[in-house]
Amino acid sequence: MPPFQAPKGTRDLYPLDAARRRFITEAWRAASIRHGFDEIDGPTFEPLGLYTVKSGEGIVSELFSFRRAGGEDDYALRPEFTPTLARMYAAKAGSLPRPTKWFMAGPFFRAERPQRGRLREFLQWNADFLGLGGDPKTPEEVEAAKAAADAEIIATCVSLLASLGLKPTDVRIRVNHRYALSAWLTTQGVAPERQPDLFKLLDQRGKMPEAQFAAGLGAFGFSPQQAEVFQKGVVRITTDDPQARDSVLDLTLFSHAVLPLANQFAQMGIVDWIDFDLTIVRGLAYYTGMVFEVHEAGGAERAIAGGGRYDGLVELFGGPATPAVGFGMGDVVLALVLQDKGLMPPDASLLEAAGQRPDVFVLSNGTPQAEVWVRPIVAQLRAAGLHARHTYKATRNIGKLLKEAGDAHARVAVIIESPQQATLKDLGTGVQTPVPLAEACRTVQGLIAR
RNA sequence: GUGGCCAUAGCUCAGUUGGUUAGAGCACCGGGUUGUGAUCCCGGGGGUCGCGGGUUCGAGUCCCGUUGGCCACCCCA
Repeated sequence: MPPFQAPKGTRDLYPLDAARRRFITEAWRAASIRHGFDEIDGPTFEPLGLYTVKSGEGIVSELFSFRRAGGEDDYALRPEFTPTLARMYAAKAGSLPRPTKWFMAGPFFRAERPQRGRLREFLQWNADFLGLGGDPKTPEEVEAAKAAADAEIIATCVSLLASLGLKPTDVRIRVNHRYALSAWLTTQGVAPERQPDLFKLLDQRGKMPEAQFAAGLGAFGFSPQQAEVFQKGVVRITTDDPQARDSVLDLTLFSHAVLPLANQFAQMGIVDWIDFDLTIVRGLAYYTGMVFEVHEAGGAERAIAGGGRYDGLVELFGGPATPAVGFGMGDVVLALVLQDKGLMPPDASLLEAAGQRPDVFVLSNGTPQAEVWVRPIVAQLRAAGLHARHTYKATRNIGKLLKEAGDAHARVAVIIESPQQATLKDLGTGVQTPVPLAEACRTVQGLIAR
């Protein structure tokens, strides 16, 4: 074993790995900005107490926490962004616009045992919509404004997925609504105090045999036949059929409660991506309304993203009561899904996406008079703002040097023939054109700009 | 945190019942031929076989431990 290696659950990123990651983070940023979110960030470590306030002391074993030698304060590497977000919002709430739309992308840390799709250090994209638009007054207006915000958050997520080449047949947004589910369950005879246990059962649906799941539901008064509705999970809701019914289980009340949301999805043109799913409950106690997860359509991999509405959280962190909705998406599962689907671009495009593709590769025909011009020409091109490279090899074999230029994915090669003359080669088309050396720099600029 | 599987070159792997200085392809580096990304030829660097201990005359090979990876559980903010 080498004396040092990357800590468990962390990654060394070599150039292509870094380009792959940048491909994802650039897509995150672009989707956020496209949808009108402003970028923020916070510290990568926080006082330990910031996390125990929301999640209890039990969370500590999942954190990387530490105390400075000789210090008295406990800190933790951030495992999530929401507490920082709530704190930042609370501190300036009075002067912030309503709604406030913020996003961030950065590293997070969790002291978990790593496995596929789950590491100890990862990148996460967060987008949050705090407050409501339209200054709603009546309860109906508030609900409508929340549905609009919920849908906007999901639309941002969909936009990102689509921008990476994913289609509704590849990934599904599975949406549920805590209040709607709860109210409906009450009408089905499940008392509110028993619902948390039912939620836990629903959450674990995929991890047990169907019979066991059905038996579990039996304890809450559902027949095996009715259990099938939960088994499938998916509820059909169409805007032109608000009275949609299921033959064995009357879901009218649930459907009615999520109709505003369904209408918003229709308006935003993302209904194709959405399934209403009774089994999406998410572990967190603080979700107060809509909750959603993004999954690979065939159930492969872990959840790609998850989020929901958390109307009480800003207040918990000392701010004014503020309705809020948001989500987080990690880079690890997303990258796996893109690879599974063959959507991770080939190296050349990756370099392009990362802004690292060389514009021009300079070489000479090997004669001493030409060779001395290589570095001055490279310097000129760089001074003109181009990404220019030359070889560090000893060989002056033109074939090998052109191979090197091609391997580097350069767009253009400049072959210096003499102190007066050069040949420009477009490495994409293979077309060569002679050009005076003095004009080479300007001509290359013209080619690149095109 | 619990349990299972795995570990030979940068990558993919071979390595006989335990038997000499541990191999191949690709990749990388250098040289050569053909003035053009190819092909071809020659050469090279790289491994204390993840690490540590044990059994043995002898361990890449068998045993134990450890580290890391993968998988399931827990959890998933």
